[in-house]
Amino acid sequence: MSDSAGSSPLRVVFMGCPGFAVPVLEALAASPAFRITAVYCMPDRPKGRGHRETATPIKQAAETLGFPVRQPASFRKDPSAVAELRAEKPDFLVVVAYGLILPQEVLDIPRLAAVNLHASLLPKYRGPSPIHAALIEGDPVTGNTVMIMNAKMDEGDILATETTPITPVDTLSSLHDRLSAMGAPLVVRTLLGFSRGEIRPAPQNHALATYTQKISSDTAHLLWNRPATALFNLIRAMTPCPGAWFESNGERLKVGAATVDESVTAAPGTVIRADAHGVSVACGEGSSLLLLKLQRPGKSMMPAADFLRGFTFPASLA
RNA sequence: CGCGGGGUGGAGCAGCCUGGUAGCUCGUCGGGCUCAUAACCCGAAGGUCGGCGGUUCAAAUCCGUCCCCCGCAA
Repeated sequence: MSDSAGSSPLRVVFMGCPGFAVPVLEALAASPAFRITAVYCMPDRPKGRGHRETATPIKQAAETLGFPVRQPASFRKDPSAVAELRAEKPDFLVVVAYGLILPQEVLDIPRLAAVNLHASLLPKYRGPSPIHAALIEGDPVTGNTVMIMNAKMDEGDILATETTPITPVDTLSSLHDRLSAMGAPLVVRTLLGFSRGEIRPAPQNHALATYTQKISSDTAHLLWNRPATALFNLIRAMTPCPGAWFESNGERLKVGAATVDESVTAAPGTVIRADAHGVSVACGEGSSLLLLKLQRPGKSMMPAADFLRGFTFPASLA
């Protein structure tokens, strides 16, 4: 970093939206090698309970750091937004979970490269939910990839990768935060290395590509005929948001934590036992799952022991 | 003004509609039983029923208002 002193900082335009991108923005802002000239994020939308208009995490962070914020609804349909971006004369475009598709015309604007951080080991898990996917699949390891963007989704040449093991205690929350924290310095290092010509882009092996889909509450539905291990992974992937769930007496109950329990012979959905240790439910392939934290609609998530004080389980959830 | 649930001893709930002695399960403390126990029996402590205002002889309960928590949908 000291050898960049003297030369003028690289001009960076940052594009991102959710909390995952914030550490990257902050790391770039903290580095003297870069000068962020503008921050782009999605337009404010009515969100949450009461549909209040909410600034995105990146907008809040950018305003705190004192960067100008732009929120075009589209580049494809808005030539003035493209012109405005071009006027920044950026060396780098840094894109992290932006949410807008960038046409080639935009990707061609930066002098050096349009660079993207993606939270998977590409070409695995291209698309909108790479962190969820790694957990759902029960992968032992995942990571971050920094690539040069092209017009196709997550298919650009790779500049850098890093890995992190996925442990049984990891949830979406912990893995998200870890990958975000790791990714920030990775992006900084990679941009510096690339700007000095020390990094050569490597094409992805497209034959190995897999794709993820947007997570919905249907994705988070626990189906008892599936093996307990799969449900265990799904629960971790959906924690805390949107939360894995099943139905009982017409109520949607969320599961906040669970472990794989003993082998059983009962039909999937059978409630084996429900006590202070948890609620054991028979699953597919002779497995069972011990539910440790549960939540009723309108109530808060609580340990099974507390939950059971005000709730009686039916003999079967099937 | 998106729809909806909830705030009752330390925990989780019932009671509210049809105002009138603060209830249940658990925990805590004391005692008993037992080789022993997270088991069982007996007893006790602990609550301005989210805040404020109103109606009433009387409000956890009815009316108004505010604060906080949460589910759905976006």
